[in-house]
Amino acid sequence: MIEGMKNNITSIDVARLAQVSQSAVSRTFTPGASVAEATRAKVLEAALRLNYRPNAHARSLITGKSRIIGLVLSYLENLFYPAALQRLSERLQKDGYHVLLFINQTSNADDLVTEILQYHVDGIILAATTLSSDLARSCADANIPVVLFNRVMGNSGSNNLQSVSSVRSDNLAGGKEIANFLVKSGHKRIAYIAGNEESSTNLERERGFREGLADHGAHIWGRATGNYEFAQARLATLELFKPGHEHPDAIFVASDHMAFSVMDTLRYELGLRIPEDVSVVGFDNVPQAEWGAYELTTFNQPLDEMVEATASLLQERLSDQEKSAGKSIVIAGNLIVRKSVKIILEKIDQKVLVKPKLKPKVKT
Amino acid sequence: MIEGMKNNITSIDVARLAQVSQSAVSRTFTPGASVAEATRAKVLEAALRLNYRPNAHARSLITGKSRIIGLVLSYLENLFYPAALQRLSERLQKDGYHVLLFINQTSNADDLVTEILQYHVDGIILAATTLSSDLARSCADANIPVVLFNRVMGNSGSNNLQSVSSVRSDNLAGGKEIANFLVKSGHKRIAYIAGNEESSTNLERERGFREGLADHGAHIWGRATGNYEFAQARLATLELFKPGHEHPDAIFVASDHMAFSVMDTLRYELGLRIPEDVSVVGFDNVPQAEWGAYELTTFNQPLDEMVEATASLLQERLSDQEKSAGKSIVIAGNLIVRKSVKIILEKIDQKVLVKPKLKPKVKT
DNA sequence: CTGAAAGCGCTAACAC
DNA sequence: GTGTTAGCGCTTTCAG
Repeated sequence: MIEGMKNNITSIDVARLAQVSQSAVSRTFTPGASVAEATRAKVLEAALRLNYRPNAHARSLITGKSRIIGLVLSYLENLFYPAALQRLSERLQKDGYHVLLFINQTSNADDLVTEILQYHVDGIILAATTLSSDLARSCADANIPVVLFNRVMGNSGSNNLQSVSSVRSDNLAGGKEIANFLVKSGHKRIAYIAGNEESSTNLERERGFREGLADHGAHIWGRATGNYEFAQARLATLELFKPGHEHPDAIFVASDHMAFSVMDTLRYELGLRIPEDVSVVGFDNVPQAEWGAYELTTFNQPLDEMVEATASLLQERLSDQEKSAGKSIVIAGNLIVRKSVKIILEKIDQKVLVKPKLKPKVKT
Repeated sequence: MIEGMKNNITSIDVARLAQVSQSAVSRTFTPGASVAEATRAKVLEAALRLNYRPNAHARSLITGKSRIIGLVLSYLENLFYPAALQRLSERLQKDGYHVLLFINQTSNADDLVTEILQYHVDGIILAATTLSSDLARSCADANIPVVLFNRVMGNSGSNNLQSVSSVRSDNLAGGKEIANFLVKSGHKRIAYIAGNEESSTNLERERGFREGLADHGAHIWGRATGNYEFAQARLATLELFKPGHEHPDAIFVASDHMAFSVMDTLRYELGLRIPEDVSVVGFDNVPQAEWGAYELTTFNQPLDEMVEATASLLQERLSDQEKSAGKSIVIAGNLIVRKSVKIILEKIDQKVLVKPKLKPKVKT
């Protein structure tokens, strides 16, 4: 039997076995430190024999860096977040960072801050739908870089928050493009199902949508709120489709996750066909959006680019505290057209659009 | 302006301000330590003024406990895992633990171990589909409690692995119950779409399924493998429904996640109706299973109980290293009947079932 | 109940 | 390139 006892091998043990000083061991495990190849080899061999790994806590105590990033999330049922989580974690791991996870459904901001700060994380990524501003401020006060993922700072406590950075997709342009698409494809009674009313994502998407509609002299025909949750989106749909009233011919739903709920409600509770009776557009482009059951037309948030931007931003902030503080990165998205929107061609030519000059295609 | 400088307040600073010793500060922040109420109050006030929080790394260095649990996951697109992650994290947080996340798609076992072990986590939860045995052994060697979530140890390296605990639902019984249900509801050509062939979940589910079928003198009519992935499940379906051949009248799919893919393929590529033309049963009971588009009959893995069991097990192991080492907890699940299975009543009486004595219901 | 002193495992200066 | 020394911030004996 190999001795299975407490495996508390320290750098001193390794040093002893390798017949070098403790510092030599340390340097061997510090990328970029200067050790002779021979020394390094001796250390490595001893370390291997003893099954030694440096103690990250001791290291972080002296260096002041933990190589841990705190990641705050709240609602994982919307696949956008697991997907982001996975990519973020992998990207950070590549840089030698690890993710300490905080799921924040119930707990309040103050407790969370206390917990996060104890671990002296090097940075924080906030992807929680709520409570951004409180938490963000506390962290900024504690002088640790915070980057908001998929949201921006509210205007509630905008005192010393210039330091908080953010990465998000172009929600405004997205809302606009969707409005444009819906009008051009001939829809007349266009409704909006909102996400969380206070969230920056919802605010921006709705504003863009309104502006896009206005560009065509149109406006939101009906509106209900789903608060980014599945069950509430169903209720919102029912509200918009009260029996005996005229109903929307298109709905822009503020997230794919809610859009699925809306589509299910439309089809299986209200007996409506998509897109023949109602068109539906989502936002996010989560994996499910292309599933056969939905084929949802939606605005793609380019996750990889958002993750990359987040990681780089964090990196910058980590190396130079002041430099990119408060930087706000907006990633362009793009409309993904699938089958959940009806294209009413005849209407396009007759009413909505300025008649385009028909360029006859010449075959070569 | 408040001074936004490096906020490195230590217990010494607090001690000084509160006019007590450093130990007094420490004791104030150590649950269950003996401090006079007056001292405690002074310390707390000073701490508040200075915005002090104990440094978790320093603490863990001396106590030997990090209050961090390493959680290893691999495939978040299957909602079962985000859901588990969320509950696990919340449950652990309640006990004062935090989750250090390791997403393991690409990286190999050894690297992962090295990384995890550096943080001297107090325990590890392995919910990754692959690589269990390697990783589990390394950790067991390093003497840190490992609990397998939703899987058990393979028999590959069963040397000193008695120490690895596991929590899972009763996959065997689940497979059996599904077989029984499918046969009794009158299906004749019952197929199986497998998950990852090496995973314990797949092995157990399939074995239970076979046994259940055998109880009725039936057997698996067709089989293909989807490896727990969405795209592969589609391919598996296509394979099972080659044109020109007779096709299954029921499919048991080893996970809900794959079942959605199967249903989409059946409906939108093959033009078949569910359950009229084919019945589909899944496994897991993820949130999507009850969505209107699927209404999937499936075997429920009771997540909350599994999480609770995992947390308690970990707790036990943490307090008494030897006690519950190697304990394996199996949680009973239950079949959730929705609309994806056709009940062919006439067949039940005529062929499959031993004709039951009809107990006429007496109305009182 | 409280304080002084020692030390967890490591890295960063500093001399050599 | 290498070893010696000091000390990161905390908890924990041990006296008092």
